[in-house]
Amino acid sequence: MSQNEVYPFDRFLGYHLRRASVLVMADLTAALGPLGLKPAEASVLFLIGGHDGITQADIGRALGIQRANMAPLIAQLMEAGLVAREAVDGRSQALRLTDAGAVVHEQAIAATQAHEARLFGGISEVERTRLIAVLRGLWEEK
Amino acid sequence: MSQNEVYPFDRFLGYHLRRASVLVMADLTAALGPLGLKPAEASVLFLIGGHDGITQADIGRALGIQRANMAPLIAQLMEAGLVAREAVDGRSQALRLTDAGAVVHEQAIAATQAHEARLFGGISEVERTRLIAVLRGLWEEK
DNA sequence: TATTGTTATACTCTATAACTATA
DNA sequence: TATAGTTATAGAGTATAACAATA
Repeated sequence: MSQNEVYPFDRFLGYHLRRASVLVMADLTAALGPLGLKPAEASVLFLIGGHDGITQADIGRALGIQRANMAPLIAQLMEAGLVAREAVDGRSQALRLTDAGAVVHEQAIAATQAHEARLFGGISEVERTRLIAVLRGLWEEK
Repeated sequence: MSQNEVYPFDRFLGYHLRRASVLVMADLTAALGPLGLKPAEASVLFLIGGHDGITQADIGRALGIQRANMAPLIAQLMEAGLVAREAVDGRSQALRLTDAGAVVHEQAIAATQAHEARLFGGISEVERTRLIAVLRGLWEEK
């Protein structure tokens, strides 16, 4: 049976969204692997790189990651020497990239951009912008 | 920190794809729950409903589900009385919907269509068709 | 030799609950 | 009272390996 025209999935946008997401995540995982990063770790690194002094709780809210699952994520990045933290007050910890973390951050950005170009290069800039707007509208503010 | 304009994710299509997919799947899970179905089970039911006599291996290939993971999926649908099977030859089993399965199949189609209309109703038909084409192009033939 | 279906198993991701320390 | 961070744990989804039976 051909994968094309598989009734009734052709008209289910959610199905194609899911299949595409799984493929894209697998490709991103492979692209980040050589840097010793998983997609979730890279996304945290991106956020710290772009928002110096951000806290775990902030990151969790921004990325939709539970507080409980942020702890081992940050621990891994600190153990790898990519992230350091200092107390803001008695409970919050400001996160920042170490020098090594800044290097890996740049590498991860480059790897992700290359991954995006490879997978989405065939989509026009206009279409990509519109696509992002549609997808963002689905998950934001809900 | 606002969820909007979170550098550098705004330009990463894969990120929005992932977040949208997670939200859509959670909504679909909730929509199918009252029918006693999970999304994967419903997708299998859809395929059997649309392709009478299909085998487990065929379904796995069409939906990207490992053979090893098809076994408990089919077992669950048979235990629920929604699917029956008979031997095609010594190893293949033709799958078909039972009468009860046909009823639930229709309910699941309706629930999924309502879910799609609720989440994607704001997207024009033209845009939805284009979006599906783009997403299909990402995961098919790769 | 390749394929179908199955079992066992391990790994990852994510969700919940409970706890402390602090605001 | 609410929040930050942590720990433990459970559930779901998915991947690999191996096997018996059959084509």
